[in-house]
Amino acid sequence: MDRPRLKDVAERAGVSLKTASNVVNDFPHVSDATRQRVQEAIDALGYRPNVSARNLARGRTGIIALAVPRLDMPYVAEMARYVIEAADAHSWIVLVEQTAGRPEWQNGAVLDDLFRRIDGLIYSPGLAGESSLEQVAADTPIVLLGENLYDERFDHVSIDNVAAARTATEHLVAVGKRRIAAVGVRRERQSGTTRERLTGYRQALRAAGLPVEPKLVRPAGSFRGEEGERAAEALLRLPKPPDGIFCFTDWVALGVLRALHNHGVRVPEDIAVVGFDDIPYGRVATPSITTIAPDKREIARIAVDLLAQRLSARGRPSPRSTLVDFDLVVRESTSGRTVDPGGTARRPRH
Amino acid sequence: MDRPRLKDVAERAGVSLKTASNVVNDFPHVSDATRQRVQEAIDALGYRPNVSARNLARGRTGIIALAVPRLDMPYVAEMARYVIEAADAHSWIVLVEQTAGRPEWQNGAVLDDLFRRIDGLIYSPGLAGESSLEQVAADTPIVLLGENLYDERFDHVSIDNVAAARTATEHLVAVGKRRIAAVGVRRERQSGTTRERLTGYRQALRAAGLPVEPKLVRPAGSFRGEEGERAAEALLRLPKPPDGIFCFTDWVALGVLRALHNHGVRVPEDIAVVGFDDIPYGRVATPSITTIAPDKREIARIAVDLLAQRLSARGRPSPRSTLVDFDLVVRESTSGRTVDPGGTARRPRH
DNA sequence: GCACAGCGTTACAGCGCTGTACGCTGCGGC
DNA sequence: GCCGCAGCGTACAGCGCTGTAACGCTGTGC
Repeated sequence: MDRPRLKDVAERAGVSLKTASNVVNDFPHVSDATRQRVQEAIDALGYRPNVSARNLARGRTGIIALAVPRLDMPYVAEMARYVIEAADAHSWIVLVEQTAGRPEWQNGAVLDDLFRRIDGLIYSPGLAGESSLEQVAADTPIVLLGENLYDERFDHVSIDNVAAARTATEHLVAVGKRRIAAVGVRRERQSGTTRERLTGYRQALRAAGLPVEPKLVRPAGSFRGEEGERAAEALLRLPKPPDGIFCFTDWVALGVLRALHNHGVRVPEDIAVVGFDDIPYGRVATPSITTIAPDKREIARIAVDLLAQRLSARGRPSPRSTLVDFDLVVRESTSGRTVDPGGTARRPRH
Repeated sequence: MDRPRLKDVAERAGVSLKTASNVVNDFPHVSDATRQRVQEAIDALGYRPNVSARNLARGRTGIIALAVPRLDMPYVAEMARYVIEAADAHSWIVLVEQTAGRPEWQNGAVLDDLFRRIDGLIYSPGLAGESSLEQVAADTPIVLLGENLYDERFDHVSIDNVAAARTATEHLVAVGKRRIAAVGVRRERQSGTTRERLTGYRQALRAAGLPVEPKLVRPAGSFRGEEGERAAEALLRLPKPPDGIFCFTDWVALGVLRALHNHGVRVPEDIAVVGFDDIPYGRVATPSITTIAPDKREIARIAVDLLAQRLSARGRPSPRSTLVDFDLVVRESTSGRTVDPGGTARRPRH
């Protein structure tokens, strides 16, 4: 037996095609009695809408793109996971675009191509350079994740990086550290996220009456482990090395831990380490990493909802920026003790 | 200006709709002259096919599903990355389905739903229990990744797990280890992959003239770090602990390293460790993990190609099983030295 | 009692493309 | 010189659904 079409449902229920369609889509102007009759026909036949046909008729594609640097970065994979789940609730399929090392993403034509195939874009610039989104965003909604390049021109979701960095640094102060380094600023470009985290770091130091020493602020622009390793080596060579390190990502923190281990430095006794992102590896690292854990599921949900709203909205609402919760998760790299991996110390926002 | 339709191309080139279509699809029965004229019209107008319309007309969905336990497992994320890239070459979009903790995946109705929306499925059972694929696979092609449940009923791509496990174990022998443990067999179910790796492990021991001691074979069924930790603890409590540990996944190896570290065991001097999968973290772990690195990109490519072949094939070809290359990547957990992360020691197959 | 409002429903015309069946042209063979 | 056969190209009918406009019917207000 062939798959039932809407026509079959309509015939069985004794109504027109369009009425059956209205029931399927939960549209108004259908009496309860009719609605129920159609619903019974749907159930009896096991009818499911044909997505291609619907998309064609509606002028939609049923696809949203998630543009990320690369899917095999743990933070990104986790975000992708949640975006997929959230998109599913809107019957959207997620086209994951990996932008790292693809200069064509700077190319208007390629972007234009992409935009013809999607209903919306969730763009997580990450380390990628700026691409020319405004050229193509004519009528396709875009939501930015994390960094807010394009100052306020698009919808935007992130955590409060300043507050999070402050929280992380305060925690190092709270466990008794006085010379606290920051690793992860970008050399080449003063990116938004990096600058914000640096600001939070400075705020916390000042609030604690500690000096801000430029020598304790090290770059690790690509956010890779190797860079963290190098930064930590440099810090250890200082006449007065730090006793705490705030890393702008967990990935960098892993590299820092490697270097500290290689030099026989005890963590957290000699130097305590805090990371950022709460990637899965931070939990099994040796020692496990205290970190800032953004509410990734919530970020994804809001991002997808913003797309949906913009798509159903008349006209062009002005861009909205949303801040999402984060947690400080205390683990061995600052406490020395094995802690419940989900353990939460603070929830400063929202 | 509206987006050009195929009709516009046809008119501009002075040919029929179908001829234009034939050019777009690179179909036969078009003279070179006509083809060129149409192509010029396409370029001039910047025409791109409307995917929804094409799919509707062709009876395809343009979507293949990749079913994995969870996307935020590093091995899985990497595979997803490559599957997406490979699918792109066939103009497919990848719908990532996360099966972990979703009992509805055992439910025929839900699967049936999924199968109506996709052209094919790449299924990586991972830790998930068996689901009832054969019920729904009526006409949708399926490729299995890794484990070959459903003995030979579907196309299948994996590495030679026996050979890989043998290689890993031989390496431990080669660096002078004599009491080699295996961590990662599944308790509950004798899964294919686990059994194969165990077989390879035993083969290597026998070939080296070493005894196979049941006490040195420890379960870590969920493949999680915590289980590796527990398994390592148990091994250390033995009257005669091992001097080498072969872990069935890198994730487990990370847990093992944690436990060894906590007990002051030197790696690799006291105990050398080999993992499996070559996840990104293995490279930054302390010490970095020697591992079996499957050619994931190739696995993905073949899987997608198998789907494509089956889709264009007449009738139902009998299932094919493909073995893909792997490498042994030697790192600190067996060599003690920092090694070029891409370093390759052996390539035993193909 | 009649007009009219408004709800529930219907008919119809596409959305943009592809597969099928067929028609046309020009060439070579008998 | 006619027929047959490739080789190209075309017309047409959908694929399955949704938006629009218009319809008929019931109930309300004066």
